[in-house]
Amino acid sequence: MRTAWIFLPEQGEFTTAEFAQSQTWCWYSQAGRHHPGMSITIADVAREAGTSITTVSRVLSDQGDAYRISEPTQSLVVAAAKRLGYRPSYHAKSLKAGKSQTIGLVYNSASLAPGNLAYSATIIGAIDGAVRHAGYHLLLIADKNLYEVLETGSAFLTDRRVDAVVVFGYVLHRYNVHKLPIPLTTEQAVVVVERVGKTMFPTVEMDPAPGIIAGVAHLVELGHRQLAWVTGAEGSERTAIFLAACLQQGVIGRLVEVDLVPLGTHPSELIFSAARAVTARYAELDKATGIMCFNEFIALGVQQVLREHGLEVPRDRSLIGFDDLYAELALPPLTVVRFPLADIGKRVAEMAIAMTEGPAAIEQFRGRRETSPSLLIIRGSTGAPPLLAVR
Amino acid sequence: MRTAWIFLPEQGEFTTAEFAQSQTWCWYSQAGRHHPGMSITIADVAREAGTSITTVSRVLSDQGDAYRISEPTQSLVVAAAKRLGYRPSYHAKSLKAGKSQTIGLVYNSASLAPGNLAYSATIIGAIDGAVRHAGYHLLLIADKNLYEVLETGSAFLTDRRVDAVVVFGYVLHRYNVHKLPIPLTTEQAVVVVERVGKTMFPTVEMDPAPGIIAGVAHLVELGHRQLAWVTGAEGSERTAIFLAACLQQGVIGRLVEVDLVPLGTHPSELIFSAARAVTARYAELDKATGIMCFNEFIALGVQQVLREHGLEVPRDRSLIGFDDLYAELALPPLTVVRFPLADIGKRVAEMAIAMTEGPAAIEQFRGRRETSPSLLIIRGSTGAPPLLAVR
DNA sequence: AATAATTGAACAAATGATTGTTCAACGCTT
DNA sequence: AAGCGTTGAACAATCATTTGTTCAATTATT
Repeated sequence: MRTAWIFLPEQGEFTTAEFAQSQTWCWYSQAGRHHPGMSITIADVAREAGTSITTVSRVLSDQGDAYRISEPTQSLVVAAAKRLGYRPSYHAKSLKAGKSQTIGLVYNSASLAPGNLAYSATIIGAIDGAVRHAGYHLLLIADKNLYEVLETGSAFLTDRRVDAVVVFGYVLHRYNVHKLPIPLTTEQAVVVVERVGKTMFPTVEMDPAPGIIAGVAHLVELGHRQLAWVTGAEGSERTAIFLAACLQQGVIGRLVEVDLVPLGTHPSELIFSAARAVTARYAELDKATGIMCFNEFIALGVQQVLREHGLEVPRDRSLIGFDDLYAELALPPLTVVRFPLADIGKRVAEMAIAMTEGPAAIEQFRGRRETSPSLLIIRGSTGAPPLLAVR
Repeated sequence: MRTAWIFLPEQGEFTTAEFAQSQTWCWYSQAGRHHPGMSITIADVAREAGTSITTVSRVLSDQGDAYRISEPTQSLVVAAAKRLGYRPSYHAKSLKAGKSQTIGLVYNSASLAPGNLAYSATIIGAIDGAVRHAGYHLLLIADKNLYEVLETGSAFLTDRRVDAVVVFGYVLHRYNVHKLPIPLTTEQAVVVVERVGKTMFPTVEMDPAPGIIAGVAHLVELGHRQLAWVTGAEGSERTAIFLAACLQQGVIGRLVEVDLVPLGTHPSELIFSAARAVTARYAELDKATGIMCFNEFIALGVQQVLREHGLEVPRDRSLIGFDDLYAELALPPLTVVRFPLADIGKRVAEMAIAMTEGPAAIEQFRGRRETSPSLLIIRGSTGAPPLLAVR
């Protein structure tokens, strides 16, 4: 199985000299040449500028003005630092300051499953962005292999003197607290994301109610009088909200609980499984013209089944999904209820960073539970019901 | 839009006292209480054990035996450290050692697009695992918002005195080197992953040839005489390999270049777009009984189109995809050519860590390009061609 | 002109750990 | 009993910063 006989020209050719030249702007990077004594320190800058270390530090970190460093000296130091490509050592800084400028993010492997990955990536990305914006950075601890994390994760976060910890993807009630890969107490700077059970930790919870209620109202307004809620076994809370909303609006709301056995964790598989499960319960779906679903995958499965029955969305049926990762790109784009993931991530980051300030700040957040309301995003999968179906 | 009127009992109830009790095992964590002087240092241990700081350090880090610390003293120190829950400060250690035990991972936003996310997550996860196993950890720099990274990413990696840098998701030839969010030179510990153009950096490249050649051989062996390669415009290299392999095997290999305009970046969308594109070129696909595709999404799109024409896989047509993220869960599970992503990640991590040793090690890797051959994974989408089709 | 006030910048300690060197105490030989 | 080697552990310097304090030089005040 030799491959040598296949010749393929590269897309672009250039000489070593050209390459080297293209890198001349890189001279100041020190990454990878840090070995002891090899990197440029504040002392080097002081020598170059002909001042003391103190002065350099004051000019570069503090506001040099506060300590009365004269203008000429200041620009001397700045010039020297620039000339040498000086960058302060994070380690020395952290050691002195007693702050690592780091937020630990602990999340579980379930949130890394392909079906959840986009969701997790969105929220983690938002946290990362906000944290970075505030001059912090994330230290990620995933329990992908739980054993290893139990062994080292805790030590890891402690060793690095993490300023705060964000827990994501765990449902924290009595039993699950023990499953956390790191030990945490309420005296520490900890924030928990996602819908959670009873915890003592401050949390940002996601409230599905507003969006579902808005969804029902939206369908009713369009003229739908027969609604259905398609869910697997897990969705008791959202189901109750849906039924209550229908009651309040005075329309018929049917619960269609499908026997959802996902054949895998990948999006396409989840959709396929949903379609199969929905097929088995299709009779119950028949009269409803407005259909809401526990998640996107079920919604897309429903759409598939409807199409098999010759029904098109939104011409014949209106469809509302839940979550907004694949919905926008469906055909037609799916109307959904979703959580403002980016905002949530941002808020969590803010809280974590605020708790960084010390015990007083932590105490202030004790027992705090902020709620992030879900939203209804209206797209192309909802419309007026067909005339025949209006009773 | 009030939600207060909806009452939902929590899944589990327990009292605050119970909760507090369930956390008693957490006493030793220090996360979030790091503020200056608040954490337990080696000096505290020394005081507790009644020895000097030196002795504690020797017992705990070095092999205490090498410096002749008596057995009783050793156990005294160990006991004291355990009693106090001592954990060494990463910052102090890094400062002294001149090593941060950190590998920077720079990747681009394209690898975070939903269609690539599973792929990226796999390889990044593998790198993370290997790196962590060696006592290092990853510092992630994504160029999600390129501007911000250009501004701060380089400084970030330099400040933290990263021991090595792994670049992932960039095609590094002449023009793209400038797009990197951090400046790098070949004197630094840098490894590049993925198929790349000409770079001076050591790389782990992915060679698609072995798997494609094996795939063609596999189909020929099953009895197929008419093969097709379905690709978008981008796949010139893989295409050439396929055609050459067909030539060598003495079978007919057709190139079916479809006009692939993805409507989005999500897996389901990519499959949909592929199906649409393939439909337009279906005539060219007609005679082939063995079909290989540039990627998974195209393969699943082809399968969809075949089904629309009443053809089932593998009964009527054999199908081979490329990449192995969604393939296993398709129906039937897709035979694919794939790269050993986990192995690649592991190897990259090894190289990066090896280069950590210093200039000599870096020099040793200069210009090194390791190649990771693709594999053929035989699953359920390939079989003997239907009798009619055998000519 | 002598003293006080102000400016500008250096000294030195401290952060938490490592490590080469020193030094005291003990047991052994002669 | 004096000298010597060995054992066990402390001293002190070092890593790159920050920061409270000191101190010399300059300018202002009487």
